[in-house]
Order: sequence, then structure tokens, then C-alpha cells
Amino acid sequence: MPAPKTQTLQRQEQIVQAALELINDSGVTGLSIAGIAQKVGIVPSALYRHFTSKDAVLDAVLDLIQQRLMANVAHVREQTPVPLQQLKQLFTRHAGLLNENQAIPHVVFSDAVYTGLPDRRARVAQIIFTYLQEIQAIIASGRQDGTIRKDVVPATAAVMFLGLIMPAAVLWNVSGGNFDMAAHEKSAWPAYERSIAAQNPKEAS
Amino acid sequence: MPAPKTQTLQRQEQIVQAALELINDSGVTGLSIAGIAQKVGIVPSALYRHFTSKDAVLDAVLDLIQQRLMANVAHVREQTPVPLQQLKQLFTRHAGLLNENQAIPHVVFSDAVYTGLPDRRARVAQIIFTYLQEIQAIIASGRQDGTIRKDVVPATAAVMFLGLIMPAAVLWNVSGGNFDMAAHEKSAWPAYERSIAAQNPKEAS
DNA sequence: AAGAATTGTGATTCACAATTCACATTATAT
DNA sequence: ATATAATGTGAATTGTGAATCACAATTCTT
Repeated sequence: MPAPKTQTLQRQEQIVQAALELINDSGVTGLSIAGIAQKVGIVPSALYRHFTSKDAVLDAVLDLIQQRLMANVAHVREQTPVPLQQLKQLFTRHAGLLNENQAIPHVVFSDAVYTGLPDRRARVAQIIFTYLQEIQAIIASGRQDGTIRKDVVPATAAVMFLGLIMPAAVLWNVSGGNFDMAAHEKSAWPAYERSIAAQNPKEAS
Repeated sequence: MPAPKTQTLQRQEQIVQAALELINDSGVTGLSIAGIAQKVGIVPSALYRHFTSKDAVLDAVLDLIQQRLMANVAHVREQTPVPLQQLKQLFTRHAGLLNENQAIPHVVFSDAVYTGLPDRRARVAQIIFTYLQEIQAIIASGRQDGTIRKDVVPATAAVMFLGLIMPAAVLWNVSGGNFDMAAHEKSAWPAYERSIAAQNPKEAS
């Protein structure tokens, strides 16, 4: 029996979601038109009614990823005006996001990014750098209000912020979940804070 | 004209080297039997005289990578007995290694790691964790001799050490070399050192 | 130098996945 | 209600890349 007809807009959402899940499970390599179609409940050829190509699907996945990254930044900005607090919350949220969506590291690190259209690499770069700039902005504003040391280089500190999570995510990934992410979070944040905060309230060694 | 006969041992080295270069250029996806064969100067089917499968080639590449990582650790241990110095040198060397061999991040992040034999994931995990343990050991010894703060958790600090370089390497990769790695190195190390060193000789804010 | 082992070659097979297309069915517009 | 657009379907096409095999050329052993 044929799948019920559904508007392209909804189908596109379903397809992107299915693609994301597929990548979560088996990486970009595991992303196939047939796989997506099956998850959505249509036949492979039907997919071409809603996307012109597999590449177009991947691009849409990139859109979704960027959206989620930015949503986290916006969220912590609403939560608190204190830069260090924003960073700490973003740290937790970012770790959670990568944890639930391993597709994100998979896509970012995928060499489909490099092999595919030359634009794609630039696209991924733009996503990361934009995210990085937001972090940088938070750090800069902390420097302004004196809660972050003046000798901290925002660009460097922002990259290090990513470095707080990225290797942990990789370890979690590669070990099949056999890595204590919670412990790392608990212990890494104070260390990072110590390296950028202007002064620790009564906690000299 | 046929390629000159060459002993399997040498051919294996050539093949692994060619595979590494191929991955450097176009990721694990770009790794093909045909591609390797062409680089080596033999015909695709000839490759099967020296490796049983493409997977076997990938495994050999993993061997090579592990070897190079460990060589760096051994090297800095010979250079100086001071843990913080060892870390600093390893930092530079590790960054250089990833820079010259983008194959390393490519392979580690590749979903060929996840898609392939189930062993492979474990294999990669073992490589990274072993490397991590060496770093951890250096940090622990610094804690012993008092040059590194007692409240530093070696495991966490080791992961953060990786985080000093991993995101930078990704940025370098994704931006097509348009990221100032040297500047990052120069600025990131002091920040890291500040977060783990026992005391900075006369440099309070 | 004869025979065995090693290495190289080209043709071929096999599986797999993206894409296209002619046709069927359902929704939408007038 | 009827024409037109939108969506779904199965079959067929195409490309790709790994792996196998029978045979040729070379090297090694004795």
C-alpha cells in the first residue's frame, strides 16, 4: 500500500530527521537514500520529490545542526547575564547536545565534508567559526566587566572551550560510551574557569 | 610493462605509506584499492598479494599512527625530565604531527571506524587511551615532584591537553589552512600551564 | 639449470547505491 | 466535477569499487 501523500514541507522535516538519526547510528557512511526512505516510510525514488539529491539532504542536516548550536547560545544568554555563568551553562548544554546527537561530530569530522562539493567544507567552517565567535563574544564581555582576566586572549580561550568537550566526546564515542563524561564535566570546568577567571573567591592554594 | 617484483615487506610499507597519503588528501572515503595501487605503481589486484583486504590495510595504517604517537612521547621523555617541559614539547610535537598528517584526525574521526569490523572501534579507543595514559603519567609525575598543583585531576588534565590541539586541528582542517595555528599554540600553552602549574614564578595579576 | 615459490597482470564477477523515468494515485484549484 | 499539480511506486539504468581467478613473469632454492 502506498504511503499517504504528505506535503513536501513535512516530508522534508521527516527526511532530515531520519537522516540525522541514521548518521547518529552509523555515521555519514551509513547515510543512504534507501535507509532514509525506509525510516520515513516511503520508497527511495519518492525521496526525490522532496530533495534533488543526497547532497541536498546533507545540506539540510547541516542547517539543522547549525540551528541547534545557535539555539544553545541563545538559551544561555537568556538564562543569565553573567559571562562565566553563560559559559558554564553552555559547556553543559553543548556536551549534552553532542552526546545525544553524535551525528554532529560525525558530520563535522566526516570526510564527506571534504570529498563532496567544495562548498561543503566552507559551509562547515562557517558554522564552526560562527559558533566560536559567539563564545568569543561571551569571553570578551567577561573581560569587559572584569570577571575574566585581561591577559586572556578571547580567540584562544574560545578554542580551548571547544577543547573542553571535543576530546571528551570523541572518547565517549570511540569507547562505546565507556567514558565517564559526567566526571569529566565536573572536573574540567573548574580547571578551565581557573585558567580564565579574574579571581577565585577565597581559593588560593 | 609490469612493475618490478618487490618483496612483500617493502611493498607493505609502500602500500601503507600510499594509503596514509591518500587519506591525508581525501579522507578515508578517498582510500581505494585502485588509488593505492596507482600510487605504488602496481595494478589493483596485485595489492592482494600483500594484504588480504582493504580492512587489513587500514589496520596497518592504524599501527603506523600509533607508532608515531608513541614515538613523540618517547622523544620528549628523552629530551627533559621536567614534566611541564615534557608536556610543552609534546604539545608542539603533537600539533605538528596532526598538521603534517591530517590522516590521523581523518582516521580517528572516520566512521569507517564505526562501520567496519566491530574490533576497529575498540582498536582506535585503545590507541587513544594508551596515548592519554602516557600524558596522564607525565602529569602525575609532575604532581609528585610538586611542579603541578595537587588539586589537578590527571585524567581530566590529560583530556584537556588533547583539547588544546584537537579543536585547533579541526579548525585548520575545515578552514583549508586558514587558521593561525602558530598563534594558537603560542597563546594556548600559557593558559593551560596556568591552569595546572603549581605556581607561576612572579606573575600574579 | 629445473622446479617451486613469489609477485604481477587483465578480465571478470559481485554487491551496492544513486538516480531517472513512465505510470498510478491522490489532492487542489477553478 | 474536472483538469491540473503534487506525491508515490516499481523497474531499469548507471557508476563504483572490492575481491577473485587463471595465467604470465620473475626470483629463489638446490
